[in-house]
Amino acid sequence: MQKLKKCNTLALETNEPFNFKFSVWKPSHFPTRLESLAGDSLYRTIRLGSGDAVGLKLTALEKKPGIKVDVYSKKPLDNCQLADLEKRLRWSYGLDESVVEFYEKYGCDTVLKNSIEKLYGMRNSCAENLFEILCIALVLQNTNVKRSQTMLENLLKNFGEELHFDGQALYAFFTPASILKSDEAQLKAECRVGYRAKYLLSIAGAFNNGFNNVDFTKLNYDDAKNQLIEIKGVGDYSASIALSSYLKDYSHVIIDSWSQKIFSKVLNKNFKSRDNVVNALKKRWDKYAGLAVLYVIENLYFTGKVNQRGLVEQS
DNA sequence: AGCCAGGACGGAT
DNA sequence: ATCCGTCCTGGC
Repeated sequence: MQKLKKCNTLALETNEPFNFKFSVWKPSHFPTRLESLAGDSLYRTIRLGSGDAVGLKLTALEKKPGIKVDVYSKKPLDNCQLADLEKRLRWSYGLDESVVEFYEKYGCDTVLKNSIEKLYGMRNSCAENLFEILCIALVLQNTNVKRSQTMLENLLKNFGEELHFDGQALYAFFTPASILKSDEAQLKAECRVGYRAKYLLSIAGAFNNGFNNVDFTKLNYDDAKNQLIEIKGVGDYSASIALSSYLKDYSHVIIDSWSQKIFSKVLNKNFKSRDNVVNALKKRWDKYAGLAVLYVIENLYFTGKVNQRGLVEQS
């Protein structure tokens, strides 16, 4: 366990409109001890490029749209580390993006209108790196949310790094190296991940072996995806999720069996395949389809209209 | 008491 | 190319 103290503060400004809460916290994400929403603050952990884990306390900037970041670490970060962290967080929380054009185009769309009003100023966000997203996608495979949550919890307890700061007890994500110190039998027995154990090892192996040196932001979508699919345990769905989250590309829509059900209900159509859903969404929202999906889903979760089976309740 | 869930793989067609 | 059985586990 690491005790961290507040060493640095960053002020990250952005453009209007900006919704702090829904930009740093997403209702649809199952709770993990990677982050915690407490009052007006969002605490979370993050690994710097160096691999060092830090704790963050995010609050809304006063007077200006943006995020105030208190950085908790063992010792103060140097200017280079701070610059990297600032760049990373601006990217993670979409601070250099804008939702204005999206609102202008689709603010009156009958399906989006309500979601945009409720979540006004929300940006897409993803604080995890590629390795971390792929691990989350892995525990989502072939199971229900509750069990995904348990699996990730077990993995964090066994292989994550416990961080204590500002009264919070959170975990930094486990690293490829920490997973590789384990083996299939231990992962199954202690983390209850079943057949996913060998896939977790292969993902960790890939990221311990050069994938960290690949700059996926410099590859085109298809090339990047083909590289990810080479990893055993990463299929089309996981690779797409990872890339769209990581590259923040809203023109790609990823539909799984859960969002297929949701959009069948929302658009009042009985979609027979995921491709049918994707085509309908692209036709309706074009290059903003990914963002539109985010708004619809987050609003349904926030208003409690999605049940445990991923179905939209009648309203 | 089974059945099946927010995919991926490998082998068969 | 597309289809299908199988993979762990524990909620429901």
